[in-house]
Amino acid sequence: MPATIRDVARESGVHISTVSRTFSAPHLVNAETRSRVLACAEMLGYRPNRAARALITGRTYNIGLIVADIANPFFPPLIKAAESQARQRDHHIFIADTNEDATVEEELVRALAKQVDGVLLCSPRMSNSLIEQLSREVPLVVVNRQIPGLPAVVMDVAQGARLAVEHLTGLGHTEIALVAGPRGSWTSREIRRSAVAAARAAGTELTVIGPNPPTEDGGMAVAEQVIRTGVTAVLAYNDLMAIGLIEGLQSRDVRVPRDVSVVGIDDITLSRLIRPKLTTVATPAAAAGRAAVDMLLAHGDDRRTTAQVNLQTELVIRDSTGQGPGPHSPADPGNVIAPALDGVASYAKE
Amino acid sequence: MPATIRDVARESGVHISTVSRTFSAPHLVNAETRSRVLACAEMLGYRPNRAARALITGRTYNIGLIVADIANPFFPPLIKAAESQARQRDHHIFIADTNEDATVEEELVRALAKQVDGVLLCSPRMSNSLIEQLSREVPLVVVNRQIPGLPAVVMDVAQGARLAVEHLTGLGHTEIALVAGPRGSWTSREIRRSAVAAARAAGTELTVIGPNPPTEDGGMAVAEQVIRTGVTAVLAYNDLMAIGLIEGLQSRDVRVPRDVSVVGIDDITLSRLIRPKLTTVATPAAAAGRAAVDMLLAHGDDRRTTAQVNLQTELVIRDSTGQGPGPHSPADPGNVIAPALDGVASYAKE
DNA sequence: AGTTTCGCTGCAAAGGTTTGCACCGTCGAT
DNA sequence: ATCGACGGTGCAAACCTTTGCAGCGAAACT
Repeated sequence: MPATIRDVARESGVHISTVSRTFSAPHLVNAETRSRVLACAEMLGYRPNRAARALITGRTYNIGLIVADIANPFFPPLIKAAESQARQRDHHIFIADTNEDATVEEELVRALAKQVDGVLLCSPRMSNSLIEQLSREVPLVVVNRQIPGLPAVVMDVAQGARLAVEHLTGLGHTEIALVAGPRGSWTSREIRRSAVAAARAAGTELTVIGPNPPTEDGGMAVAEQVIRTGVTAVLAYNDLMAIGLIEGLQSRDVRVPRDVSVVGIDDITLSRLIRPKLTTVATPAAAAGRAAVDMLLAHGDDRRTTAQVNLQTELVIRDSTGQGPGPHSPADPGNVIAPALDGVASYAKE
Repeated sequence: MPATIRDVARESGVHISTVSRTFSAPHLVNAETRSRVLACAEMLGYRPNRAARALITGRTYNIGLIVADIANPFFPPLIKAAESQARQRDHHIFIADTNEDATVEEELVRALAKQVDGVLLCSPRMSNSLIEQLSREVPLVVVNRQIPGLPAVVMDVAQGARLAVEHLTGLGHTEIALVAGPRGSWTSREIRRSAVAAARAAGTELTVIGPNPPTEDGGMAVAEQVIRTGVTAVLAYNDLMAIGLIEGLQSRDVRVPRDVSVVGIDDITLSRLIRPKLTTVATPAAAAGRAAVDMLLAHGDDRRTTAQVNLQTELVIRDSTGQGPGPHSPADPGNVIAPALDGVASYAKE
């Protein structure tokens, strides 16, 4: 039986509206009254009931953040950045995990809907139409997906995939595999589209393997298949899969990068810790988290907007990629420096 | 302007209470009426407002879960298990991250308090007295901490630390360092207490280094100090620190396990992926997550309880530990099989 | 025929808060 | 002396839902 506003009003001999104002509009109440009310509130351990407040104001000062899989190290930096950004704007973040399941995702958005001011949908697996429908129930910002009319922050993973393929072809690889991500992933489609185009431009063969679960196990599971295709280089949907794949290859006595080169995407911490250190496409997860919160808070109620933030990616070359059988392209500087991170930089500065 | 219960009532020509019952007690309303109401609700896109419902019933069907750091791979399995357990009981989990900051922790509990039916406090950094005070505002279940009168699930990390030290002394190590965790961590104190006792029992020297931030960087930062103490074996507060420490040692040309043995605690996925594979104490994180949810949901409103769940730990011997300078204990079987996981097993079965 | 039972529905209070409006007294200006 | 402005406070409606109670008609009893 926690103390309510009424208890405080009774105790301090004022009307409940005065107590209310003491907390939500202190300048409207006499300094003396205010301190008396505060004293009583403190004594009774009173805390305003946020749910009741939200009922009236329509503002909860909460933000929902839905991710496909917390265990994927790609997400924590994004989450942390979103949290600290939200905290600066006096909001709290509630995280929920969908287990890569579109049904759970929908359910979570609905559950969250009335308890938050908006939802950040990270790497959603739902259909566009369903997302559009949900956006009518609660303000949405979509991360890593483009949906007409919805605010979005996307990472330019197409550019990253292109850089990765060019890096591989530059090293003389002529047969490359793409290990795709999960069905329903916009990112996976983007990567595929871009990788195919880049491969064609370089005149090399690219075989697509997938869809696959975007986990270490998912990568490990395709090792056999990768070997059978006879490719000498692989681009994986994410670092986790790349790492799993390397494990799988090594356990079958295929050496990386000597026999097969592997490049991942995300640049998770782990990619610097495993051996060989992973060549990968760095995605600006923290910047994305900050940007998403900003977008949500920016246009309060005008739901439909065409605003989009596009974040650059960069290729980080480490030790999991090496010479291929073909001619070594003289155009490849051997130690590519990626383009400057415009989008990132502007956010990183804050 | 989402549809409310009133809109549905008007549209279907019944009283709002009938609409309410259609959703919360369907058997009380005529089948025909019910289907008409449902049809209207569907048409208008009506969803019951959970916040308003909670105001009356006092039940939100939400559970708060507060962790020190989502980026620590120790937590995701715990979180995932808690989520799936909660989902089975028709509840949702809201996660929040404190960044290892006791102040943020308190704030988050308060923010969550009125929007959830209870909070799972994982590895809290607050003082006991503050936690007790908060437990009067919202039902709490504490994980990895023992506080008189509060329901708790703890991992028997003392046992794990003892096994680890015995393992090291058995290998002939006579000078061991303990790299402690963060200030305010109950787990860190337990480990220390137990490790000191075990070392004393084996007649070996144990020097404590810390407190330290429980991260990879934290481990890396003490490498120099570890080398200076001249020990040949180290027990780290968690795997992340152990891994950071190994990196730090290797970069200073100290080989693991040849020059220094390292054992971690937690058995995160990563510990199998790095080289050398990490010897570590496995903690039943998933079981803890399930147990915590169960405890919270079990005793609905009788806040104060002495119920505690104690989960066993086990030592997993891999490649980061090796012979020390002293005599190799014949008592050490060389490949310790840990005790059966009673506590875990009973939960794992479900 | 009268009474009880039963299934269904409406009524209204309750839950904790915010907020536009009205009111009161005082002070400064005219 | 009168008026307006203003700081401070109280009043009551509103937000959306649940739920105990009462009422209604009809069926099933005695």
